Amino acid sequence: MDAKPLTTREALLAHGKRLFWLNGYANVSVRDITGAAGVDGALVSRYFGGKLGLFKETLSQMDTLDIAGIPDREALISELVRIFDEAERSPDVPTVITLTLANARDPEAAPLVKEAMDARWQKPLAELLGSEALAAMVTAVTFGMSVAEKTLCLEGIHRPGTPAYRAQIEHILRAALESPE
Amino acid sequence: MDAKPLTTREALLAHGKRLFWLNGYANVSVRDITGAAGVDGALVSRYFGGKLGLFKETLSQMDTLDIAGIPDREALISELVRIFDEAERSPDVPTVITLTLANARDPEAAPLVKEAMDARWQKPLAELLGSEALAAMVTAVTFGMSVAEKTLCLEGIHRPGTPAYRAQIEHILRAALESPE
DNA sequence: GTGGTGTGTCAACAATCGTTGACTTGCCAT
DNA sequence: ATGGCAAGTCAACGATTGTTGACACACCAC
Repeated sequence: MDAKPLTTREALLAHGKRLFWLNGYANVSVRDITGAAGVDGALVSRYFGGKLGLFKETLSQMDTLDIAGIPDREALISELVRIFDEAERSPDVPTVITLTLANARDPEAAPLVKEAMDARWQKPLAELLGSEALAAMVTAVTFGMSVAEKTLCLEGIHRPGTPAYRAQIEHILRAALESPE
Repeated sequence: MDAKPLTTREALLAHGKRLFWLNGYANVSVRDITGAAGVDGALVSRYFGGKLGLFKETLSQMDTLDIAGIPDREALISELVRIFDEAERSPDVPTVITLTLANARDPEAAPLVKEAMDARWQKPLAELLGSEALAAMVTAVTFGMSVAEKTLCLEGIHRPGTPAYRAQIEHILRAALESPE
């Protein structure tokens, strides 16, 4: 379906994003990326100035919340449930959540991720909710559910895509939005 | 204060636990550990059969819940709030949470962590609550709050140790315990 | 004394890492 | 045709990784 006459630079960016965001900066080598892209191993330094340069470039592809399209909190809950449910269903898709968890403790990557997360996700969410405290709690439960389901594979979390899973997510999201300030 | 006539093996185990659990398996080299312990770099392979062997050994030091000492759910909430609040206050203490987050995506360490977490934390918690679903939700919000506070440093999360922080934790923990099964 | 065992030291191994410089190739403007 | 520029290839670099084998030393049983 998708035509793929990507430039070398685009291919490196795509595979770099996928591998970095899923497996973590330290666990991915430059040769992993260039190998997946089918190009020479020297081209990462060529195009992006090095491994870290490519990683920084992938961060600019971080999803942002479309604030304008969300009228009220009830719509926000629906939207978050939908986004989150879809993201969790397929384990091979890099998301903001996998990016953060995979690089949470990396000495080089973590500061960059934290900065990008704050500017491109947390700030819009806080603006949407009119509260940094509520935005923080929403992010907390979102990440927590992802860790429980994808990282720890807890049996108590229902399978993503099912109504029972959506009920769990929606319940805890609603509770987060009713947190004490 | 603390006398420190540790054996070499004990010293390697202690520094290995601290570094592995805080920084992640991939981000810690054998020489980091032996250097911190002040011993020769070859002794990790000597005593533990290799880097991975030492890591496995540290997993046996994972905290477990003292089920016998907790009479009801209200006491559980208090205990979880207390444990969690204390753990969050000092960033340099390795905990179950830092261990999991630091090794969430490591191809070698993650399976071992997942297995140990399930046997030594999740199972006791589920038994205590009489529900895998509730135990999973409790773990989810616990980890989520830790990510929000320690990894992302969200301003909306209050400082650990304050009453406002304990209120946030207690509120979301209570909500997790009222999740739909 | 003698042999053995446990403990630690040292140098070096092969493998992998990110990166670099020299080189070839192809294309376009002149 | 020719000069120049961008794109890609290739081999190699120094650094770091985990691991190993040979060796030195201390201690204890016999």
